[in-house]
Amino acid sequence: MSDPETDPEILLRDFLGYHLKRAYVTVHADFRDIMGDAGLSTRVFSALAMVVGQQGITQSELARALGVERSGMVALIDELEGADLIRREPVPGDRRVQALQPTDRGVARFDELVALVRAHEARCFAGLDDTEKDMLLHLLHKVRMGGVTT
Amino acid sequence: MSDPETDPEILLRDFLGYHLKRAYVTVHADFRDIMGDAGLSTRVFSALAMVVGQQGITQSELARALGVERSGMVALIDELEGADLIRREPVPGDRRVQALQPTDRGVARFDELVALVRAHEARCFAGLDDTEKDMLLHLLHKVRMGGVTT
DNA sequence: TCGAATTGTTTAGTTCCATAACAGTTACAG
DNA sequence: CTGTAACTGTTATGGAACTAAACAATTCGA
Repeated sequence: MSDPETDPEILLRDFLGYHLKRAYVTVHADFRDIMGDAGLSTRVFSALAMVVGQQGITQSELARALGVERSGMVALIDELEGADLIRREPVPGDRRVQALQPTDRGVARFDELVALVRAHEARCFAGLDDTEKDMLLHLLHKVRMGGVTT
Repeated sequence: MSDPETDPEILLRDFLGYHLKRAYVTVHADFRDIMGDAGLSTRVFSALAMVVGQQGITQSELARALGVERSGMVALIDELEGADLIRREPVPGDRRVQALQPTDRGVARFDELVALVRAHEARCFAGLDDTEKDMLLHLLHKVRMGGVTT
């Protein structure tokens, strides 16, 4: 089993949640490092990806998709709009909502960022072969979906 | 594959890091819910587990083991000491360090908490069978260790 | 038509964490 | 020995990533 002299995580190692957090922190730190020059956080990148992937999505829809509060989206969208990567557009039928559209610059920038993120992921998950990566992704997805029946 | 109409996460779903974060947030939220009554955060629980598992560990060693800064440990240890779950003890040979020992109350409390956390994990990972849980734990451990060669 | 619900927004606050500096202590090179 | 480097716990400060509550404008629905 485990030798208390060499492994300090005697009791903690049995908890999946602990390993999940440590892995997340490790990967997130590397993301911050690689994106430091670009100045984009994970949330901002995720939001940009979502807008590029589903053009015309509203802020509320985006918040729901990303699992954060509406109020938290404002500063995030402000940042992306300030960088001229996306823009808010009024929607003819409903004057409450604003559809989010990526600018040409936003789409181009997103492609560059994807290359950076792919390199980051390649490095973070270098210890896993393709089969293991697929398995990990599948299991993580299952964990997220298992709790809440959308 | 994916239908853009039904799956808004068109571009994001290919990134392991995104799924890792979402799964972490989901599990962490459930942890907060179940431990809300006890009033202990994940970090405090982890620290208590570590002290119980390796009695006499110093604050610096604990910080290294948990992957946080020394300065961040102080308030955390204060909280545990204030709740009479652990105590700081001087070490004969070295007047700089303080060995952390769990109190009897701390050990008893930890056992109660472990039961809570096991229930929490059972619920969060209910969608996975035992083989999948083992696989997930193994993969997450590999991710954390792959990046940094300690 | 009038109350309920939704949208984007602001404000305020929480939590978790890092960075930098510090005084006290120990280790070590010369 | 001695002076310097390194390490310990600690404080102060601040930032990042949220959440909760309230708000006006708008739309929906009975």
